[in-house]
Amino acid sequence: MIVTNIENQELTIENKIEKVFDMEQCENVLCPIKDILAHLGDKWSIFTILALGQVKVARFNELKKQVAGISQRMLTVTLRSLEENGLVSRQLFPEIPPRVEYTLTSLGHSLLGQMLQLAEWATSHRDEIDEARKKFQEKKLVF
Amino acid sequence: MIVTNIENQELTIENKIEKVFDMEQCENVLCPIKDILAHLGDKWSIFTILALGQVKVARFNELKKQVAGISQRMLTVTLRSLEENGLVSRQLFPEIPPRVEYTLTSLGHSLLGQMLQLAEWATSHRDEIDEARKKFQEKKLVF
DNA sequence: CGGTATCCCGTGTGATACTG
DNA sequence: CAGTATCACACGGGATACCG
Repeated sequence: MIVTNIENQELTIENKIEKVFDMEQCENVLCPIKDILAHLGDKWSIFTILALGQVKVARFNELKKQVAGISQRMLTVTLRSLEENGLVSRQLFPEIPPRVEYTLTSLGHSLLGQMLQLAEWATSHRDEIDEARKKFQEKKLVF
Repeated sequence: MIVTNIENQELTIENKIEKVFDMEQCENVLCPIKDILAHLGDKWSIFTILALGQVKVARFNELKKQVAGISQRMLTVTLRSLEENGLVSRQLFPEIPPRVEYTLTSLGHSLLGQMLQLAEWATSHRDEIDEARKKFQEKKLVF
């Protein structure tokens, strides 16, 4: 029974892969996966989403402190991109001085869940990766 | 009861975020998440892993066909990086003509699961993202 | 405060040619 | 077949200065 379960799971993985590759066959940039991953895969998007997941609501400069290391320019660019893709909502209060508040949309919050899983994977397999790197370096030294 | 469940889940997410941000406080590149995501976040790594998940074992040029669009150079670079991080194993057969076989390691297979979830997320939220983009374009046209 | 505009450099990546 | 080497170049992204 257990074996059957494993086999079933393997089949599911295979099916998922097939689906992914079916979608990928579109040649141009319209391929959704390529496209979406290209937008959300860069580190600034990831960290901005994580930051907004933590503080819920943030103004521009608050966010800039949170993300730590990001330049003003890249924060602007990243936020625009996230807004364009419906992950972040931007609310402007026409006061003086101007105030702008950023929050995650429900879609953004949904993506946050994925990001967290990836982050969890990264941390939980950190040691294995470190070890693999050391082995690789040793191999290189042999030659 | 349902409300309690949701609250508990929210708390878990918050806790996860805190953990992630705790780890992120290291300033240099050694921060595991930044580091690992930087290596595995780029599209060629993702597609190569997906391809290897599909074909299980592949030689260099087979893989090149599978990934579709990748240059010889980038496939080499990507495979070296994946090998260095313990996700892909490379077996060289010293024949003439030479033969090299690439497969996913168990670590790579584990990451494949994550990739698939991300891909699934991307496809299942494709419409929402498209709609958000259209709205954003309309907004821009107003000004 | 919350941007935009401009400049500029380093790196990532494709194309091409060569090798064991 | 499975790469390496080299060049060329677009683009990401930092620094700086200015605007509403």
